[in-house]
Amino acid sequence: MKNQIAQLLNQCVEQLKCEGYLPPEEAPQVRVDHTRDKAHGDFATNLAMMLAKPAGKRPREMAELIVALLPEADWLVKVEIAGPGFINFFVADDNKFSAVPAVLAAGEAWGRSDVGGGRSVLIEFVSANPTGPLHVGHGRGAAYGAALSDIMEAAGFQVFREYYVNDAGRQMDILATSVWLRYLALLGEPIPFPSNGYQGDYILDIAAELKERMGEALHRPVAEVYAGVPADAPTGDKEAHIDGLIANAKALLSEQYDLVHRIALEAILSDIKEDLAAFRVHFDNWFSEQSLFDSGLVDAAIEKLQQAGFIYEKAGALWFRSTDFGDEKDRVVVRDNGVKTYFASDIAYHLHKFERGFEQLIDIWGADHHGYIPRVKAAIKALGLNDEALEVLLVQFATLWRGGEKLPMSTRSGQFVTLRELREEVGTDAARFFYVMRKSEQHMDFDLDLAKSKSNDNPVYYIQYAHARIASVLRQAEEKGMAWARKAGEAALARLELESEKAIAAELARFPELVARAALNRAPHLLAYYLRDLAGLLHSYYNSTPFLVDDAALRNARLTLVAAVKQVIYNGLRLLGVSAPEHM
RNA sequence: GCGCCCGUAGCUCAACUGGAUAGAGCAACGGCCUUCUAAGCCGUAGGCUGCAGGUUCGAGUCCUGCCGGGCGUGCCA
Repeated sequence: MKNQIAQLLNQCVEQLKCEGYLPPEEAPQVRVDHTRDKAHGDFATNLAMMLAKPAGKRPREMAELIVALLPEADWLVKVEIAGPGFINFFVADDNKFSAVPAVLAAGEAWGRSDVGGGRSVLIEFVSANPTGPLHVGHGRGAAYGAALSDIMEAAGFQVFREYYVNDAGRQMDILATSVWLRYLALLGEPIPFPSNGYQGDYILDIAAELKERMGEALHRPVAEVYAGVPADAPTGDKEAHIDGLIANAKALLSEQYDLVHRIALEAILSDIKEDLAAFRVHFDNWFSEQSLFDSGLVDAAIEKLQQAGFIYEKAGALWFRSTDFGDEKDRVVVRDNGVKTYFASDIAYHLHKFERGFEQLIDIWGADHHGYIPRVKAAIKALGLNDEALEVLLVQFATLWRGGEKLPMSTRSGQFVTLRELREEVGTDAARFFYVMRKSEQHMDFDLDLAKSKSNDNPVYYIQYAHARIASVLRQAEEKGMAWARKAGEAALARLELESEKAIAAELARFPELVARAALNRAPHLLAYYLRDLAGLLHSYYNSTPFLVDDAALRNARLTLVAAVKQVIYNGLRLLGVSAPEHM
């Protein structure tokens, strides 16, 4: 309907050009909006105000001109000029319910569109280091990335979901060494645990698994483990301390070190995978950072930059001249000790993403990484690629609240709330919904008490309840021998005359464009708000109007309308990763 | 210091990318269960959109400058 009006307006614009009111090169973006106020009809356009200047006319004059040229359409009952120059369109009642049969015919496909034009897009998200369980900070990125992926897919993008596994580098060495030290402690060695090691209980679990599998095979005397290792904090340097321990672990275990490394990685990675699966977050690919080193892609990327003349040596390190591309300072890619930085593998990773042929790349990062964007974009430009194809979306942290108090969070100490704990406390539905309820770039307060509460305060239950209520009505209808007859209902839609019914139908019609907007704006929260509104309309309708009336035509018309609402709520919740229960 | 994000009702947040009288939900107050699920509905109240300028037919939205909060500013990841 909206598009049809836009078409009529486009014809007007052409006509205006022919008649010389408008310069031929004028190509206005014709926009038709849903009206907020019913007094303004069903749709409105600001076209006249936009054309007033190029045409050299006053907006209202312009509007009159447009209305005069507007082609006739039998489904338009009234077109009027209002306010400063808006043109308001009133749609015939018969056409207000046209979306209802369309929803039912499309079923789960209602809401899909092709605004994405089949563009292939790689969405990388979560990508938490596999050094411990996911915590609630990762949860928001997971919920946001998963919802955005599904929404973009529904809007006609070809989406590929990827998790970048940082399975190379020093952090992994710290992990492996932490596990090994705990293992030695389990064998009775007196181990003073390093302050910079990973302290969480999960390390103990992995150490126990290691002991189970390897017995005493990895046992080394504690004196050798600590031989020549600099003192730990507070008297010494905790970084030097852990590096010393890592070096000793590698020397003492030799090839067995890789085994510890691998067991630790696998244990944590499989835990993360299970965790995300239970959170209904799925990936098409888990991309290993180590594989970039193994296949020589990191060296190749540095080599390319070198050939392009953007690498120089200073103080024994190799630097990338990112300042040539707007970064604040140049960045090290190979340290003076020969170790490649995380940034180096990230350059290779992004280069590889381009080489895989994606038309568009989306990275979803925690907001604390925002300073990283300029250097990655700089590298892409330096490699001769289009940095605008990469879009970095930042997700702000969520602060958890319980009992009116902020929950403290510190990662290293091991005192953090895990995603698993959150899921167990509030459930996947509430967690998924709460995470995407807010704009991603907005700091958010996550109220655990509210998420848990099975009350009208809780928007998740409010929406799910609307769905369950409709399911219940349809069951009741059947029990009373008034089973919903879809064909009869669709044929009788003209019997629906209430404003509440028209409002609901208009809301259903809006769903596909809303999904499209959420996709283009990378804004799943729009969907959350939409569903809340739709559920509100349904509850209000339910309370004011009986559905199971004796008049069979009217009854079926109403059941048809609410069945369509049920479908849209289901589709919407599904895009957000929330279930739509039949009973509550 | 510099860079990025944010500032909207008492609280948590929207506002279709510049449109008409800035909207919801909590919390507050007043109503509605012999009727399809009260996990619901109806109503009342609540605003100088941080402040000051600017751009134009029109600004919460765009530009500048302040004020306030968060994050970043490593040869860490």
